[in-house]
Amino acid sequence: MRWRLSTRELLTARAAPRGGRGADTPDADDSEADAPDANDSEAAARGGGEALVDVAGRIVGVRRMGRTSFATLRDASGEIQLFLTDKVMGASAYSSALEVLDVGDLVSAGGQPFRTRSGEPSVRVERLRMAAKALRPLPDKWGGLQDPEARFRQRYLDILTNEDARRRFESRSAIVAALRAELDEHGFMEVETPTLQPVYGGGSATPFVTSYDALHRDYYLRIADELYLKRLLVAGYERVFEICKDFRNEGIDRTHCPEFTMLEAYQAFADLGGMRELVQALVAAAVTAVHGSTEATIGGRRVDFTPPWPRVAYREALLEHAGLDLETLGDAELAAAGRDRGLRVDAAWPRAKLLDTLMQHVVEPALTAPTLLERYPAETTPLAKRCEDDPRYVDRFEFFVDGMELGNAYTELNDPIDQRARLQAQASGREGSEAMPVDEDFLLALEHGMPPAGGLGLGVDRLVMVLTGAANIRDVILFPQLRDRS
RNA sequence: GGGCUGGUAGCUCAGUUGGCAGAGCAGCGGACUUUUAAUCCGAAGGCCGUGGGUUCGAGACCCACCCGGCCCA
Repeated sequence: MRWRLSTRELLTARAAPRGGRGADTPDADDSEADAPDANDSEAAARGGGEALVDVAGRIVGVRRMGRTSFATLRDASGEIQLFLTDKVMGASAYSSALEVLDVGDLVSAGGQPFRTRSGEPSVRVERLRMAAKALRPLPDKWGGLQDPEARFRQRYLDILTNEDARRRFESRSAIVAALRAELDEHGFMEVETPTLQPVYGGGSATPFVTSYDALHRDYYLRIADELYLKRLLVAGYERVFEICKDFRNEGIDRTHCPEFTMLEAYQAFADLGGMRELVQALVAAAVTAVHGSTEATIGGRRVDFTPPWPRVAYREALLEHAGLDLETLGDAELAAAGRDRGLRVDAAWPRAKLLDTLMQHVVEPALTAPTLLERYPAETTPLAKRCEDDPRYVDRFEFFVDGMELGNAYTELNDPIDQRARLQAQASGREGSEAMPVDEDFLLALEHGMPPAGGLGLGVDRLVMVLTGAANIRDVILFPQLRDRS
């Protein structure tokens, strides 16, 4: 590695930096820099104003003209030009400042705001201080950082140089804030439940296992927080939610990441209808936070998130998109239909898995507009209440945008006896690796009485993908994990 | 796990039929008092992902492996 400065120069550069910017440091965007003379920009342009400004940020461009130079300074609010000249700074200060100044350096500068002949908002620098010397160069100023691997491994450079990446993570923050605000408005209380759990549950997934030394036993990183949030319904909190990381020790692909962010919300004495309203309100708030309206153009396509969204029953969807009626067809016929479509399915599979495979490959890709898929066959969903009008189905919906599942909601099962039976059936189920252990502590809580409730899970990463037009879930996760470079 | 595809200078990328390793930007030296991707002159900068193989000769061809990307499972 070739450093930018000799050791001696580096020591000089290091001698200068001190502290950060003052509390009254204006942002680098144009309006702020003009602020001292906001009412008289002509005076500012003439350099007649007395007020001095201090700015601080990263140098992203330098244009050396001899005894005068220009530098572009960027901070979180925008960019402003520094005008450096030996007339103002003094010949020796000017030349020594320019000697150590590089693109990438963090500096603070003070001087008079003005506009150049071409109208560029600038600061006529009187003092320039090195705040942090960049020993390595920034990626190419036009091309930015393109190598996808480097963009993941050095995300700070990606964000620093690629505008789309920077805006995407700002949008993510705005989305999460909007979700919180909307839940707050609906009277939900945010809680924190264990990340490390002695028994994992609330879903069907392979957990990460870790050792809890102080308790002398293995623990699991949560695959869901559902069973703890339900304990809080037993406790008497009627509207609770948590936004947290869940961990599933499974594959990585375009829409799956082992460490992902989930929003779960539970509302006592609500049913699926309540969840339907809630999820539409949440997504509408998120879309509005990013796009200013519930109708948005995402990736060149117009998507309307304005509630109410279309609702389609599971059976009807399968009929419409695959011509299959799950009420009349047996496992063998479903498997055959799957094979006809090139799917690798086996009639010996559990019916739920057959149905799920068909839905995933045939129906879900067609659900591009925001859609609520409802009335799931009971065998696919062991934790939901059955529909009152037809016990073959359960009160559940998933919702889809762009063919991608964004979330899931149930009318939650609150009968402790039924729940125990279903959990035990699941625990002794044929797919041992995916079956979850029975959480006796959770069942004990249920036996004390959990109010009937609606529950909602929303994949935050995927929502951000949809709203920011990201093709891959890693594009919305700041620091995705990669294999070691060997 | 399978198919396709990529890894060359700090960054973005060329590299022809197998024949001296290239450009732009960044960096370095110099000129330049209002630039906006400043301009101009000059000199540098390489484990061509790794390891084998073929060949007089490999960045290129063959094999294996490592790290990515896309698609499929």
